[in-house]
Formats: sequence, C-alpha cells, structure tokens
Amino acid sequence: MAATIKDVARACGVHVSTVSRTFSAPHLVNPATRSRVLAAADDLGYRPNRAARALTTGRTFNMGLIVADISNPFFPPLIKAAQAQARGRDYHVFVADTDEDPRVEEELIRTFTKQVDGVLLCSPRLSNKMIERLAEDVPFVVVNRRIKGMPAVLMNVAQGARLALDHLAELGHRRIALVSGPIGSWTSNEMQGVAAETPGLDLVFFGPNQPTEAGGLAVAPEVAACGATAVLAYNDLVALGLIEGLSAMEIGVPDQISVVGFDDILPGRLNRPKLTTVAMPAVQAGRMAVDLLLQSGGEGATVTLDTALIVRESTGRAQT
Amino acid sequence: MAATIKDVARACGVHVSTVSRTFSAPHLVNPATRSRVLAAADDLGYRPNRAARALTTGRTFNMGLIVADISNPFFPPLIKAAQAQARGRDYHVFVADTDEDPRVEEELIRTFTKQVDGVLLCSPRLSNKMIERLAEDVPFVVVNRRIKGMPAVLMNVAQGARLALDHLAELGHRRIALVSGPIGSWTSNEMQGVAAETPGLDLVFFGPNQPTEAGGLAVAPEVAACGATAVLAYNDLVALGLIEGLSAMEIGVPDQISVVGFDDILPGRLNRPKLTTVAMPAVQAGRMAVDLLLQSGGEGATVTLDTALIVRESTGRAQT
DNA sequence: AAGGTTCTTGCAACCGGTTGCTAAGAGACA
DNA sequence: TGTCTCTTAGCAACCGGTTGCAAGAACCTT
Repeated sequence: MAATIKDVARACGVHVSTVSRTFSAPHLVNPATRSRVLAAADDLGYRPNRAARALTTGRTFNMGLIVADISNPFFPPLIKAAQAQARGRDYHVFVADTDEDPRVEEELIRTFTKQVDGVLLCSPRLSNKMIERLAEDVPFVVVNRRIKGMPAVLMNVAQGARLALDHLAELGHRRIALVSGPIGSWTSNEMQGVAAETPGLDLVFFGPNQPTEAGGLAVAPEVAACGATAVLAYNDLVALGLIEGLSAMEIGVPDQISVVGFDDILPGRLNRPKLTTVAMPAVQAGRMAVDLLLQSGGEGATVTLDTALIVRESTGRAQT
Repeated sequence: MAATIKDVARACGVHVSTVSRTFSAPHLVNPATRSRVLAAADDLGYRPNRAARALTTGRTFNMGLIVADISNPFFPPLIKAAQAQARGRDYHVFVADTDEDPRVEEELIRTFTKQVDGVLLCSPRLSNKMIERLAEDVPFVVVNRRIKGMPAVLMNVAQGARLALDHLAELGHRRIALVSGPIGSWTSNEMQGVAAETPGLDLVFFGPNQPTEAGGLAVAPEVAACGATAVLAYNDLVALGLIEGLSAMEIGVPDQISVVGFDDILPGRLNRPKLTTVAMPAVQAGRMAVDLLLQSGGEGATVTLDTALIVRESTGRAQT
C-alpha cells in the first residue's frame, strides 16, 4: 500500500494539515518542521495523490488531447509538441483516439471531464452543437474547427488551397478533381469553398471519403475516369493512396495526372514521386493549443496559422 | 457548475446514498425511487465524478499506455487495438509519449499512478530495476521486455531475426551489418544474441542508434563502407532511413545492398523498393496487453507472439 | 511589563462519492 | 393481531487530500 499523508503525519508526530502544507504551501511551515516532514515523506516513499488533490482544488494539472486517428502521421508531431509545451507548464497530456467515430469522441470527452482541466479537440467529428454542449462541463480548445466563442487554433486551409490551385493553374491544369474528406470536417469545407469560388476552373467533386490511404485508393478509379488532369486531395494520406491506386492502373504521376496533398507528413517526403503538398504547421498548432487552454479564462481567442505550398515531384505540366 | 450527487438528492428528496446506489448498485433501490432519481439526474445532466468515485473504490476504470515514440508508425495500430479492447471491457486508455527519454518515462508513470488502474509499458527505456521499483505503486504489463515476475507481452524477435538471417544466407549473403537501436532496448539485444550465435556469418555491428529514419540515415555511410552486402535493421524506420541514405550515395537497394527491417509498418509497404521485413503482431500485442492487465492479480504471465518474415523488394541475391 | 505582531500549527469542514450498519415500514404467516 | 422476515432508505464514517479559522508561542515595541 502506498503511503498517504496520514502515514507521514504519524511518522513525524505532526498534524496532516502540516504535511499537506509542506507540499502545497511550504512557506507556511517552519523550516525545521518542513525538513522533518520531507525526510519522513522520503523515507516512506510518499507521493501526493493527484486525484485526491484534484477533488478539493478542482485542478488536476492534466489535459486531454483527442484526435480522430493517431495512425495519421499528421498527428504525432502535434501531439509531441503539445506534450512538450505542457510539460514546461507543469502539465501532463493524456491522448486518446476516436477512430473517426463521433460517438467514441463524445464518450472520451465525458470520460476526460473532471479528470483533466481542459481538452484539446483536434479535427473533431462531432457537430458544433454537441461540442458547445459538452463545453459546459469542461474547457475546450478546438483545432481545425471554428466554433463561435470557443478558443481555436486554425490552420489557414483556404490560403493553402488557393496556393495549390494557383500552382496547378500555372501548370496548365483546368479540369481538377477535388477529393474531400469525411463528413463534419471543417478542413474539407474550407477547401471546397475556395475551389468553388475560384474562376476559370472546371471542378469535379468526390466525397465524402475516408481520410486515409484506403480512402484515396478507393476513389482512384473514379478520379481516373473523370477526365481531370490534376487532383487536390483532402490530405497526404489520401493523396498517397490515390497515387498508389493510379499507378496500379498504369497511370503515371505526375506525367498523366498531378496530385497535391495537404499536411506534409513524413511518408510523403519519402514516397516516389515525392509529394507536392500544402504544409500544415502541426508543431506550432500543438504548442498554441496548450497555451490557449492555459491562458483562456474561457475567452474565445482564435489563432490562425499560415500554411505553405511545398512543390515536390507529384505535380507537373498538364498534358496537352 | 456540473451537478453533483447532492443536487440530485435534493431535487428528488432522497439521501445521497440512495442516489449513489441508483448508479452503483441499482438492485438495492426500489424501482419507483430509482426511476425518480434517474429522471432527476437526467434532468440536471448529472454524471458521476469518476475521480471522486475512484477515491473510495480504488478503481478508476482507466489504464495508461506509455510508448517511446508515437511518431513511429509501429505504435498507432497497437494503441488502437488496446483502446478498442479496453473499451469492450468498460475501460479507457490514456496514452503518453516519452520521447525516448527515461526520465520522462519515469515521470509519466508517477503521474499515472493513482489515476489509472494499471499501465501498459511499451518498449520501455528504463532499467529493469527502476521498473520493478515503480511496479510497487501501480500494476504494469510490459510489452517488448522480459522482467522477472512481471506480466509481459513479448514478440518473438529471436525467431524473426533467425528467419531474416536464413533468408539472407539463402540469397548468398555472408557479411551482414547489424544496425541496432537505442540503449536499453530488449529487442536490440535479442537480435544481436541470435545473430552472434548463428554460424557462418560475418557480422558487423553498428549501434546504438536512434530508432528513427534519422538514425538510419546517419549510419548509412558507415554501413556502405563496411563491405557488408546485407543489413538487418533495428526497425523499419531505420531501414527506410538507411535505404534513403544509400540511394543518396548512389548505392542501389537491393542490387548492391539488401535491407531487412522489423515491424512491418505502412510506409515500408509504400516505399520503393517495398521493404522486406519481419512483421510484428502489434494489434495482437495491444489486445493481449490489455487482457493481461485486467486478468493479472499481479501474476507474472508472459505471452509470446509469433513473428513472420515478409519478403518484398528490398532484398536480393548477393553480388558475386 | 503590557500590548501588538508575526509565525507556526492544529482543528474541522469540505471536495464527490461509497458502503457497512441500522431502523422503519411492508408483507407473510400463524 | 402479534411476530418474523425482507425491502428499502437514511446515517455516518471514510477515501486522501486542502484550506479558512483560531489559538498559542515567540518576537517586537514603547
């Protein structure tokens, strides 16, 4: 059995409150007493029970981080950045994965409530309404979603999409396929919005799709058949799957079809051809999300981070 | 403010203990009362505070999962499998990443203590002695490590290494480079052990290395210079980095050097050349680890899972 | 030496639940 | 109708800490 505050108190003949203060308000206890207590605590291997402490103080010094899919290489750098940032603030981050399932997402949030001081919600699949309701029980920072009055870290997807479309237009592409992501994805909507209002393009929409390689692989035949000479994919994973699917059909990238992804994940940099993509500032986002959560007195500050087009090998001149 | 058990009790004029029992021992309360309580609870949006409950019951229905590096694609499938399995047992899994740093690992374990019912420790970097000591405070299941008397899920690395070496020998390779992982890695030791006792091989050891692409990239020049015609890499990430580094030096894989990895991660399947590798049963391991944690009354059951060689394109006949 | 500060510590209530014990009330049975 | 179970619900202690309040001790002032 782990030692409790009582054991320590008994061990050095002092009241529990003195032991408690030794740890949470050292300046209130006599240096001599303090060192006696510390010695006894060390001796017994005592460590304050964080859960019990949280019960009275209301603060756990933990935060939750919920992502749709840890398998997506986009998230790990964000997670690591958040953990590192939190550690510097004396906080710990617990991560959970929703498997892209809104119900799991809701359940996880409920579980986190009261066990953490706040939750970082990355690319949520829940409806805005539901998120707002859950926000009554635990503070949120949402990443990649805009919700009125709620602190958010956004990546400038619109800007990225514009850069990507300009790049494709410059290469002579006119008929462009837009392969979107899952329902409820803010990113998807942003991309479609920008594309739709860009003049001079002949767009073909495909979606919703799973935001994974499998999703890309699955739409490859349709994309090939639609006559587009270029594709803007929901993310790099989809782009990679798409390229895989196209090459299985003997369609060359970028010779016959150009492909642009989003995120700039590592596998895209190793792929042949190396993926042209819109880089998302995942590391910055992770850091900002933590800061926002700790600062926000419930204030709805929104931070928007810039994106950048990285041209590699998966885009080329349109076939004439 | 979230509703507490008291609010519910007041709302329907019963004692708090009755409300408590409505949720934790429904059969002890009169159906009529029960439904009144449930109605009131629903009305107030009451949810039991899991942390408070854990204080008296000693059970949190949470478990921790600590990995060395979430960025390594090997872990996400394991994590997801564990979460899914735990969910089926009414448990939740909180994940944390140590960044390959033993001190962070220790701190995370300490944080988890008392907030979870047990911890799954994947590929730990801490010493056996330290792990044994920490095990006094919270139950563990270790994955990829053998510690006396502690429940463990092992993958048969030795078997996999043997298969890989046999495969290379059959292709005519004799001088083989062994690129190991970080210090404190059980997997690395297993590999080296098998290789050392295999007769007829001319081995060159390289290590310790970071278990990442960067690690593989960094040793590529030395490996190229050592005259080996084949490499057994610590994991797929290292193998991928190695291939990248070798091709940057215009050394063809598998034409000039054959490369075998470990894990069977997704990027290895998409790489050109597709990676020959020893598949590790990550999904099974995640599931088993959860089961072991929930079963073990502190018993030290050990489960060993089989591995399999998957021959793809990164291995070929030795140059003559 | 009396009165006022400042330090230090103990007391006890509280956070949100759980649970062993007890007693009131209902129903069964003679 | 009296006695004996069996349900059902309340009481109160407890889990491991925190914290406002108050009292005693030590130290200063004048």
